[in-house]
Parts: sequence; C-alpha cells; structure tokens
Amino acid sequence: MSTMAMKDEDPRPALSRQRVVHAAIAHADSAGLDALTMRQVAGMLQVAPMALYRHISNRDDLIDAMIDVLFGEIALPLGGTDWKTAMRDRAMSLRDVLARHRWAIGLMESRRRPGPANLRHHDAVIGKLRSAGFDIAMVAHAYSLLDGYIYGFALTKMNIPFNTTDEMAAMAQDMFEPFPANEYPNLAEFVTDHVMKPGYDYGEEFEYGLDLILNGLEGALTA
Amino acid sequence: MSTMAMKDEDPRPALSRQRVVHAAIAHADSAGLDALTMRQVAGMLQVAPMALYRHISNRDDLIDAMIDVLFGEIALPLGGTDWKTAMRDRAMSLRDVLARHRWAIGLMESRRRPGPANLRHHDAVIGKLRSAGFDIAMVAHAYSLLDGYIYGFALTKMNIPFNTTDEMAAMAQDMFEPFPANEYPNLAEFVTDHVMKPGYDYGEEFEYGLDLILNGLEGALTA
DNA sequence: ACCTGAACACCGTTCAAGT
DNA sequence: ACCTGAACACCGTTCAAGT
Repeated sequence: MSTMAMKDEDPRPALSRQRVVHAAIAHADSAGLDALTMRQVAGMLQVAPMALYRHISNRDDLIDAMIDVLFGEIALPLGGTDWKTAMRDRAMSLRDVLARHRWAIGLMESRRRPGPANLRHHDAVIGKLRSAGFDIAMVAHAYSLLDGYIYGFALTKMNIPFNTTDEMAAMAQDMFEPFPANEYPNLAEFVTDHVMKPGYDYGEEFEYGLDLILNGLEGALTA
Repeated sequence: MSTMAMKDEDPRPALSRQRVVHAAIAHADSAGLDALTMRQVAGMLQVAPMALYRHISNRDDLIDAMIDVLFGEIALPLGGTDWKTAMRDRAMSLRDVLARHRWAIGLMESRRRPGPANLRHHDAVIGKLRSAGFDIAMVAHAYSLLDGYIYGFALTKMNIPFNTTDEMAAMAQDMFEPFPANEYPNLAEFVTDHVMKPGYDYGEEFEYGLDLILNGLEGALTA
C-alpha cells in the first residue's frame, strides 16, 4: 500500500478554526456546557487536545466564536414590516436559537469582544425601533424588557427539571412527599389542576407574555 | 500547656450542615459559581475536603440547601396589600436576592427536590394571585411572565461585561475598533448618546418593565 | 463519631519535541 | 506548519485509615 493511498484514506480532514468552532457547538448542543471541554472537543475531531490551540487562543476565545455563529442564526428584523411584527418575529427566532443551543443562554450577552454577527444584530434591532419612532430612552426600555423576557423565559424553560407530564407527576410525588399533606395547598392545586393536565406545555406561555409586552410598548409609544 | 487549654484555643468550631451551607453561600457570593468547589469551601472552613461529606451527600445536595436558604430570603407576598403591590414588592425582593447571590440565577428554578422555603414561596405567590381573582390559567400566564422577566433581567445584568461608564467607554473602544467606521451606526449612536452618558444605570430599567407587565396583567384580569 | 490522606479519573494550559 | 505527549496545578468523589 503506497503512502499516497494512505493519505487518501486518512479520515481526518485538516483542522481549521471553522471546524473546531462547529464541532464545539454540535458537542455543546448534545452534551451541554459542562461537557464543553477542550479534551472532549478534541476527541470529537480525533486530534490531541493541544492541536486545538493552533486555531483558537483559549477556551474563552472558542466560546466567543461559537456565540457569534449563534447570533448569525437569529433572523434579522428587516425593513419591510412594522416594528411590532419585526420584533415579534425576532423574539421567536431568538427563542428558537436559544432552544437549539441551551448552553448559550447565559453567554450571549456576556462577550467582552462581540463578533460581527452580534454587532450587526443589535444594530438592526435598534435601527428598526428608531425608524418606527422610538426615541433613544424608549429603545433602551424596549430592548431591556424584550431581551430580559426572552432570555429569562429560555433560562426558566431550560432549567425546569421536567419535560413531560409523566416526569412532572413523578416529580410532584417526590416534591410533596417529605412534607405534611396540604402544607402547600395553592401549589398543590396549581400542579394537579394545571401543570399535570394532559397537553400542558410550559413553552406555550412564551407568546402570551411576548404579546402582552409588545402591546404595552405600543401603548407607551403612542401615548 | 494542657490538652484542655489546646481545646479552648482551637479556632475551628465543629462542622455542621448549617455551617457548610452558609460558608458555601458566602464563598459563592464573593468568588462566583466557578469557585464553588468542595476543596475551596473546605478551605474556607479550614477542614479537609472530605470532612464536608459527613454533612452533605454531594455537591448537588449542597447546592439544593444553598438555594433553599435563598428562597427564605425573598419577602413573601402577604395578606394585607392588593395583588399588584404584593407582586411588585415580591419582584423587587427577588431582584435584590439575585443581585446579592448572582451565582444562583440559573439554579433557583432547577431543583428536582425543592426545599420547604422554595415550596412555601411558590405557594404564597399562587395563593395571593388566586385570592385576587386570577383563575388557574391566568396564574400560569402571570407567574411565567413575571419570573421570566425577573430572572432574565438579573441574568442580563449579571452578564453585562461592564459596570461603570468608564468600563463601558473602554469596551466600546475595543468593540468597534476591529470594524470599519460607521459599520454599525444605530448601535454606535445608542452607545454614545445613551449608555455612555453620565448617570446611566442599566439596573434602573428594571422597574419600567416590571410596571409595564403588572399594568398589562391588570388589564387582562379586568377584561 | 468525626475527620483525614492517598488515590482515581477528570479539567485547562504550558512547554518542549516530533514530523 | 501543524500536531503531539508529558507535565503542572487544579476538579469531585471513593476508599481505607486514623483519632
């Protein structure tokens, strides 16, 4: 077997910053932030841990790059539609990005060196609100309220320790078991009559709150 | 020197679950979640790491206990006042607790075995809303919206990579430096004309959003 | 009963080599 | 130019001792 043939059969394409960043995102998506270690990312790519440092300067630099890829996945609020539709679509898109990349929720707004997709996203959102007649103080109100809600909902949903009605039922059992019966009657009623009902999905609450906020902002804008 | 005198001079009181939990909270408050390691908490208490395992079963059990202490610090919405005042006070109190214990933001609603203070808090909030005329579906809307916003605002504020106007100015410099001038005009205007103005404090946005949400819920309740 | 020390299987990152 | 292996200073947790 010639060395030429050996090369053709080499299952490892050359490493690159792009390949490292995308492997890291895929790994964090499936295994979580705790599993996002240099050693595990290197394992995904079948290289020694230290090979990564040729392409990224350290773990924080890797996370910077991963977050900018995610900002690129958020649909930008474009020129055509009114501000309310644009902000609603952008909120739903950001919600979807955070659901796909749960590990990123606490990291999106924490970058000391935001990348181009990050800056472009914030520029587009602010521009859309400004051209709809929001003054700068009102932009600050609206952005803080919307993003507070979007990230907070994503955080709460991510951390909720159950996903299905069955899991909730099991957890409710464990939850009340150590305490006297009827010690927490309002919570018990809420859990049994609402959360444990078939078809309950916490995720569906998102749009109720989003629309309440958008309507409130509209009222403040026209006042 | 007698062994009796040695005992009197021993600077280490006996370990207890309470002492471990409170030392861990104090350490996480000052050094952050990454520094909340068994070895560092043990160091605080001047014992060997393994001494902690006599009083807690593992790191997760320690965090469970820490979170329940924090729930105990939130002012309960009591009987006297109307629901809006009660929810506003409770939101401000939770905001303050999260500001004192920033490491806890992602952990408060993630416990598979919530402690008594946790359950008592949720029971009181739900009870207050129910007795004000919210039906169960509306309680779910209100709770999800309020807590989404409160936790999300705390998360964003915690992660924002600057605290003072000076830090923001330094960061703005670094932020736009790698890109062509006027590449992000809306963001640049927002930063220079609002965020970098003397007296700017992101934290002050909290009450604007909170009141907008409470007014929206009031409208939905009376409708 | 309560605490300890060594050990195991992990981390991120530095450094000096290897090809 | 690009990747590697050993090493260092850390983790949480198990186990067998120590007092």
